[in-house]
Amino acid sequence: MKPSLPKGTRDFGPLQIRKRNYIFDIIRNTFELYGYQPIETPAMENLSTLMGKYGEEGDQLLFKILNNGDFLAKADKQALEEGDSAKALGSISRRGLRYDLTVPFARFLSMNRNELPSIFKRYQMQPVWRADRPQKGRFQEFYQCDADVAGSDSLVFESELIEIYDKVFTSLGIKVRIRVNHRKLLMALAETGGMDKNFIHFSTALDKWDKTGSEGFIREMDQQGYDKSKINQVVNILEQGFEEPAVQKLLSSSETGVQALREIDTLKSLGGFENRKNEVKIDLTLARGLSYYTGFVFEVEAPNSGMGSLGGGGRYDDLTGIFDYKGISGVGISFGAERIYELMDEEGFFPSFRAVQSKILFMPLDENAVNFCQNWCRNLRKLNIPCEMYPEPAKLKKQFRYAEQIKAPLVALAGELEMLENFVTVKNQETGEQEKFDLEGLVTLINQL
RNA sequence: GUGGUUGUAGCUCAGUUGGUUAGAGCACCAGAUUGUGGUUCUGGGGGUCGUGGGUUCAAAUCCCAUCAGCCACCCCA
Repeated sequence: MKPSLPKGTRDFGPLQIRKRNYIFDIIRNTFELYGYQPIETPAMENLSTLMGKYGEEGDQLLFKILNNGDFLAKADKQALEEGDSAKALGSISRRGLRYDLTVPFARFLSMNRNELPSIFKRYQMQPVWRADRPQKGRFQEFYQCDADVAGSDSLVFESELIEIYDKVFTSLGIKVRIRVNHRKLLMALAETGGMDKNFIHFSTALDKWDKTGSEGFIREMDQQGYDKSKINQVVNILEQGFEEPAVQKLLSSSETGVQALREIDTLKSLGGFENRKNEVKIDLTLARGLSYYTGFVFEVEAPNSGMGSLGGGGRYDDLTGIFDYKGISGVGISFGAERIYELMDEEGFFPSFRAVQSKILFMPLDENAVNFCQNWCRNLRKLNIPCEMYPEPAKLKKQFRYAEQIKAPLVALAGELEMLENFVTVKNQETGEQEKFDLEGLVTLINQL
């Protein structure tokens, strides 16, 4: 049969894994540096945990798992006959693949509340699945790297998470812009324009600002039937930007606005915006579509990459409420590993990796040399030196070709002469130099590589 | 979910207005070369032309459907 992959998924070859691990290691080490603890949750969750958490569209993008056994016997016959998929769903599927890491985290937190520290800082780096149509930098299976703090509403963590973004992208060598906004600031803005009735609409319209500028926003709001002069007023504020004193004055005319401005001041005094290697700025046009954010929101993008955001996050007041665990405030960020990978690959930001770690390949020249080579390998491995041997005394052409395939920097030939005096003839694959070495000498040579 | 675009060997692609047995480069295998490869030369294996249907004496080529990839939109990482 013809081999193929499901839509939107891919294999990772050895070299890709090395590059991906390079990214994951930097992110993981940074999370650890700030005291975050690792957790993992299952690929599948109960559908009831997942459904209704990501909006109607999210429900459609959830992968559902068909029940095992004779699932049709237990299916809702009426719904099947009517062809009503949504109605039949509950009777044929009770599990789904995780859609993000935040909801599983909230579930985990609620279930383990008594075992966890009062402030729980966790990170999680696992694949998630969405039945989205694939395109550039978008897959149906992709990794997210999340760090969240649950159980504290201190803005210290906002400051810390911005710092983590800054540090990780600096380590990766990607120049980014970290945009920050506050949901309450947006709320205040919507109020001044009389658009607070449907705040979700307001924020999704604002999300288009990035792509289409003011145009998309104006069009969307116009379609909602808002007053043209009010729309223009809001656009005017957005265009002037947060740093404009007049804008801040205007935003402070409402209670929510004052709250937001106070929090921004606090975040500033906590050093949230200072000493950063990347640009960190308050951007009034940053909305973040997901509606559960209630405080600060973040988004990271690489200017001129055409890539979309490399990560995002924010504060949500009631992270675990849906799981009957009330009053837990959370704030978190997420790194989009796939996009970071693609960007770094395109820009050539990765250091060079070798797929195989072996420092040396032993090549037996006759049948007796096979054991001899094996022993040399064992000795090197005792010293934690990665090495391997060609398994049979094949033609040298063949053995050399293999050495090239695994990009071994050294090869060691062993035949009658070598076995007699217990040495190997080592050839440096790059320079072509060839010399005899005993074990000790070989170890020193390898350590000098 | 909507629109555009592509699909020929493991990879990158050529294939004329429809016309013999569908080609090239790279890769792979063997030999020239029995303790020194990467160059060169010779030979070799490998293709239901994405899949299914239709038009035709004849389809990789034209038509329809379908699947998959890519790109844009919606949304998102």
